[in-house]
Amino acid sequence: MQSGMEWSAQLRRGTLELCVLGMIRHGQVYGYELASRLARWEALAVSEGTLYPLLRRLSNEGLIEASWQPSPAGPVRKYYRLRPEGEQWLERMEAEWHRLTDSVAEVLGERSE
Amino acid sequence: MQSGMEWSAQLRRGTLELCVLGMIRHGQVYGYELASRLARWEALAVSEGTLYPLLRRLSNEGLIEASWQPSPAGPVRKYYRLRPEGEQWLERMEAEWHRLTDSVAEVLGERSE
DNA sequence: ACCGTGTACCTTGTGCTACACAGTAGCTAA
DNA sequence: TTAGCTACTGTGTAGCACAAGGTACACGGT
Repeated sequence: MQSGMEWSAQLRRGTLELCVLGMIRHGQVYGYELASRLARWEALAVSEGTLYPLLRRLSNEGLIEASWQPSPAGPVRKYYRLRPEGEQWLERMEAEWHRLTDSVAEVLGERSE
Repeated sequence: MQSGMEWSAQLRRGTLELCVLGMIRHGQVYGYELASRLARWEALAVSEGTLYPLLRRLSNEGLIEASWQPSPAGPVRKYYRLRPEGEQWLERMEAEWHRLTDSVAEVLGERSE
């Protein structure tokens, strides 16, 4: 067993939650679609076994809500929609995310004082 | 016990490693100093119980190396210095970090297509 | 019509690992 | 002694990877 999960997997922590909420914000989407959209960016690609438990957790926390809707071609789809609580939470997350990235940028581009 | 570690704690994952290496790059520093410097940014503040195990891990992986040096006033200090392997690793981490932040920016600022 | 295969779609369980938190301990100076 | 500086340790938490499992629809062959 190799020493260690990819470091990038650690980096992704928390980020996935932010991205999923950010994607759902623009309109309802279903799980498989989310996975496909995220896969466009190599750095954000996740397996379904990572995504679906997250969606369930967000549902349990009342940040999103799901509804079954027929598919034009294929099995029934579970569409997720952002709830007001989720919207507020998303705004706080975005603010926190920017605080973090700004701080890291300062550390990395640090002028030694 | 409250349900849930702060979300920001999840976000920090992996980030700390990047910041520590980034700080050590500019010259040798000791653990306590690192903790103090990181604490300047609220988003990056970590307890010593988080920092020291990380420093040990980075040492074991050969990315940094430590040496004891006396303090002008106080206990002996353990100074850390970046090794060549650490420098290469840091560059890869920075690239990965930028890939991630760029991707997240696209997702959040996404024009729904 | 029936059957098999592929694909879209959702679910579950186990293990790993970094971080939080709280505690321990020694050394120096006032 | 007190107080601050400095390093270390142990336990718990929680999300992500990985690897399966399972259902429903579409399509081709017969």
